[in-house]
Amino acid sequence: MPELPEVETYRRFIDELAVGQTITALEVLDAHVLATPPDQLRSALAGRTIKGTKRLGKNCFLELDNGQVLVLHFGMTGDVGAYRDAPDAPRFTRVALHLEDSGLRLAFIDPRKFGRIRLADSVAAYQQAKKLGPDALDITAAELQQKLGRRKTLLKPLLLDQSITAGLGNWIVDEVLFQAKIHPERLGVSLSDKEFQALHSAIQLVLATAIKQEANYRDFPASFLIHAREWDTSATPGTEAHKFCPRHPKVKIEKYYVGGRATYICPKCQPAPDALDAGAASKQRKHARAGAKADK
DNA sequence: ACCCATGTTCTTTG
DNA sequence: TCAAAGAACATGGG
Repeated sequence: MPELPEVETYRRFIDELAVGQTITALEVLDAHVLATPPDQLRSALAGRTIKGTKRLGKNCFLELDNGQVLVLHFGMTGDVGAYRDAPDAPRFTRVALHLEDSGLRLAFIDPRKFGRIRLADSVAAYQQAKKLGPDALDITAAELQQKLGRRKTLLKPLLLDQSITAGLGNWIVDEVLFQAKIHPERLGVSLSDKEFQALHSAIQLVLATAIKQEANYRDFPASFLIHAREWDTSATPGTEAHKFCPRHPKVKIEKYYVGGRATYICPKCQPAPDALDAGAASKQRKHARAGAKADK
């Protein structure tokens, strides 16, 4: 579940495990997750010492003693782990770094193999190459407003766009919009100054909370929408209360799709966009329909 | 057996 | 050029 808080948790793990250690070998169990050719990666890593770690959005970086960085992106199902002997490798370990002093191996675990490992010349170079915006923990309310305030696009896809701000993923955006009491289908251009402030505060609140709990969702406050997501209720069957808004015990959380992504909202807390903004969108749909009829 | 899924990137369509 | 929708990726789990 690697969105920003998970990746920050992974980074801290790696920081404790690997900083100061020298890489003795790169073990490739499945080359699919390598975005840099295996041979090139091996020669670049062997004998290098890990000087520190960094994170930008959902990306984690291991800083090498020659200035280069090893970039880890965890896709949808990536994780990290540590083990000593080969038979103890966690299930779905795809790549492992052998560490000299501790004799441990740092595992890159990824069942679905959407994750990637690559070499880059610096964090900044990678950020530029991938067109990543400022980290979601660093972006200011003013920057957010400047980037979104003229966009006639649905708010949810905008917040998921890593080039606007990096680190927000599907559940976090839902949580942020719920906390900010803004509907995911509002257009960027329709938000008031006050709403941008609320949006920014909500991003800070959700990320800080998630990082504090090391991204263990079930430890999040009861005021969070996340408890309404199916993967929570499925773990505790029959808990119907989870399906209701934390602020309105009688209002059911609605699930539907926005920009192709599963989206959860409280219809009372997050009123649907009206004529002022996404009226434009519904008008467009009407025109399209009328046009289609006229064509026949 | 079928459907869903936390992310990214490309293609298609309007 | 922009915006939206869909597909593709690879695979496990409900």
